[in-house]
Amino acid sequence: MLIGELSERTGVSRRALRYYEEQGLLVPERACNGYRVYSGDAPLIVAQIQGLYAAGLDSDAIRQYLPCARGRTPDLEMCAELRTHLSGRAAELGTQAETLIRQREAILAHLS
Amino acid sequence: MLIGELSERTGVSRRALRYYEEQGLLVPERACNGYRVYSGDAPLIVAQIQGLYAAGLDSDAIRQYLPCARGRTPDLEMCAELRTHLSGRAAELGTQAETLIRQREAILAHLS
DNA sequence: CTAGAGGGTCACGTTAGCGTGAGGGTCAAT
DNA sequence: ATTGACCCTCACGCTAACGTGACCCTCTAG
Repeated sequence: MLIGELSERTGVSRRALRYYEEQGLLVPERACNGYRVYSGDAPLIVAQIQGLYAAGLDSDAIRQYLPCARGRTPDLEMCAELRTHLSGRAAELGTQAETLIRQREAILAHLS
Repeated sequence: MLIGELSERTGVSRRALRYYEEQGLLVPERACNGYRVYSGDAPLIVAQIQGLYAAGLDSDAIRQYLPCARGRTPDLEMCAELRTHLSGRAAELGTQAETLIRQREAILAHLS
């Protein structure tokens, strides 16, 4: 499929899809006229990318993570390292949430 | 105290402290020579600001939140609104963490 | 053959939270 | 009076993930 169709099907802008290619996250084939041609599993990959961005990962982390998540490159060491990475990031988010909850409790105290 | 001392005591750069003033988060008095003069509770406020930045809030949210957190402006409506804001943000962080944990589980599945 | 829909590559604009000089007063001490 | 430690105000630089034209090509339909 071409970039317009992928954009419509995923809700991700054409600009963003080109950006993903720039970052090496989702690199499509090229037709003889230079048009980007995406394979059938592209929408799934785009969804994964969006989820990871939304979770606060940056392009570098996602680039390293994606091939492993797709079952490619069964490099056990890399996958283990990435699991550690994700666990650490999740822990960070947990402490951030705790900070906010504490502040909320502080306000509750002020209100009494 | 002057900006240098506050910077040392908090570990926050002078540039950042001037930025906080720009954003209306921590506005010091001025000596006759134009030097910024911070009050005794400034280090505590700086710590709060840092915590909220670290938790992912932006300057606007912190500006609205700080007076309430310090016990100033006992505006009950505003405080309630801010509690809602913080709860929402904490929930967002929770879902982000869940996303990462799911991805980690997906990798675990690949490894088997 | 001409119009329109869609595709391509630059390349600058945006937001946030500072970093990093440039150029220049202020203050205490020697 | 000169040094050195601080202070001030611009004001440009940086990173990230795109938005938004500008300008040109390609394909299909009437």
